[in-house]
Parts: sequence; structure tokens; C-alpha cells
Amino acid sequence: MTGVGRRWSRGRFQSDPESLARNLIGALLIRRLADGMEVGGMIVETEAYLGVEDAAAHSFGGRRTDRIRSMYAEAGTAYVYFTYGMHHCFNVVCGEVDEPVAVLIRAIEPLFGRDRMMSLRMAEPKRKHPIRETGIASGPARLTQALSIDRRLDGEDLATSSEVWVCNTSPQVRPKLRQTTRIGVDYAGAWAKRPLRWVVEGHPHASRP
DNA sequence: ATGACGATTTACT
DNA sequence: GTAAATCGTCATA
Repeated sequence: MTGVGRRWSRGRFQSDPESLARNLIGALLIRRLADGMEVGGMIVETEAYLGVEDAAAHSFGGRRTDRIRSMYAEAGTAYVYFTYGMHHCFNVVCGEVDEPVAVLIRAIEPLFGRDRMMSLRMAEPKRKHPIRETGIASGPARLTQALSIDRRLDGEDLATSSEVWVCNTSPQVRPKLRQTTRIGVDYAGAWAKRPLRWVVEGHPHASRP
């Protein structure tokens, strides 16, 4: 039985993206909804985006635009972007201020407010088929749907926010990790082949093995 | 002003 | 396996 530990403070986010991606696995992502209900679960899949050198990163080449402004903020800042005309993805900024590196949270195992998260996922009007138990937050855009995260949370400070934050589990979970290439970045040439994705070995709530 | 493109998901063949 | 959905963002003009 795992309980909720203490919130991650600034220092826990101040590292390189590869270390943070690894360290976030097993931690809890918690979201406080507008009505005060808290939902969330254990992070089981992450990806590191290495900044100006990384052809798969939005900040590649030192690009500075309104959309990615948050990537240049201090560690612990949320970077939420909108993509494919319909989806949001949630990242945790790390590194130093002005160093645009971040970790994409790709999946959580729902642990708190499971029914509420399922409802948020079902809310999509055109949905035809039901959602599998393991499909509640098993993907970056599924996760933001389940946690009601959109661009309004872009720039939120996870170290102090009352809307979204990261906690340790107690006792700390030490899942067996598998490292693979990142998903959906085939356009990035050699950078697409770098093993910058971490996933809990065989976890049913991961977006894929 | 215009056109191309997604750090995805879903449904369908 | 393939393709549609759907629009903010970005580079180019």
C-alpha cells in the first residue's frame, strides 16, 4: 500500500532532463480540479527533450516563441502545449533558467479519482467505443484529458501551485525501468534514435511497451 | 496572407 | 495495418 508523500520542491526538478525523466517514474502527479477534487496517479512513462541541440524538441535551434516561452522558465514550471488541432501535452521544465529542456509526461497509472478521470475522458462528444481500464491516462493527450489539463496551466509552478504538483510515494516505489526511443518524433533524424523514453517494464498503463 | 505541419488519438479496413 | 479529425503555430512571402 502506497501513500502520498511530500510535494516535490524546486530542487527536485533542477537537473538534466534525462535524470528527471528517470526520477519522475514512480512519483505521483496530482491535479486539483476546479471543484476541489484531487485526481492523479503514478507516473509510468516519460520522455526527455534535450533543448537546443535536440531536433525533436520544440526549442531546437534556440527557437524562442510565445508557445514555448515556458520552456525557458525555471525548473518545476509546467510547459503545456496544444497540438494536432485537438490535443494537449504536459511537460515539466528542468535545467537552468533560459535552458529550454523539459520532460514530457506520457502516462500515469490512475490511483486517485479514477471515476472522475474516466468521466473527463468520456466527455469527448464523438466517442463511440468505451474506454479500457488501462486507457484512462496511457498517452500524453489521454493524460491531459483525464486530468483536465490545457494551456491555462502553461507556466504553472509545480513547486508552489495549488492546481498541479508532483509528490513522492511513501514508501518510494522502485519500478523496473525500460529505456526506448521516443514516440512520434520520426522527423528528428538521428535524434529519433536516441533512447530518451523511460517506461515501467511491462506496465499495463503505459502507452505502449 | 498563406500553407504546411504536428512530442496524438480514434475509428475503420 | 491506414486514415481522418482539426487548428494553433511557425516559416515564408
